[in-house]
Amino acid sequence: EEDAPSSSGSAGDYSQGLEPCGRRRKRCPYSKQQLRELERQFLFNVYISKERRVQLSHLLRLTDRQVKIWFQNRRMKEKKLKRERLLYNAGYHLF
Amino acid sequence: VMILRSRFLDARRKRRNFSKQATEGLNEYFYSHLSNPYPSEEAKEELAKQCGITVSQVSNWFGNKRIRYKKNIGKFQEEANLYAMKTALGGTQ
DNA sequence: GCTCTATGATTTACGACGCC
DNA sequence: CGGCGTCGTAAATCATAGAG
Repeated sequence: EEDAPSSSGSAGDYSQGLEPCGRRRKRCPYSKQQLRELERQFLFNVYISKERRVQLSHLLRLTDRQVKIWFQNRRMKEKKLKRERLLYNAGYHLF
Repeated sequence: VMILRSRFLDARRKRRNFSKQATEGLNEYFYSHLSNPYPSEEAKEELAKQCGITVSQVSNWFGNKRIRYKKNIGKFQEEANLYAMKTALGGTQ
């Protein structure tokens, strides 16, 4: 995958963070690079501190808000995966 | 119960389109609540049971259906009429 | 078989509401 | 009040079953 290592114009950032007025941002898929780092940080801790969040947002050329929301969404995903695993294991030994 | 288990087994293996009966059940609910196609958690559980899919799958289906319906009502007109008629005749709910 | 499109699932981005 | 939490969702996008 050709992901801009970390230069400009990466996925989903309108020049370091200002939303185009009050409108809702169009969904913009994050690059593999961004996702790798976000996942790495999530593995370290599913809740990110304000400080690390600001740091990470600059590193990845995302806004502070995008990183915050990414962690919120990621936690919801984790919860869903956990539910599915339980459901899967539940029926497994009944047979 | 073992039916549920087997569903999760091959659900992980590969996505399948839903059965005709499942899709029918979902569409019946959708078109009979067209003015507010947002099933409650309880209704989702009921549909999931009735259709033999998970609650998440019911949510996904309604999410996809609402947006796709809204984006092209014309394309679904025939289907809408079909289910409207079906519900008018033999109430299966 | 081989295209494509329809379909189910996943990913961003919020609004509503809660807690502290 | 303000900021961050979850929950449910819209909308765009992804992956590929399967109809033609």
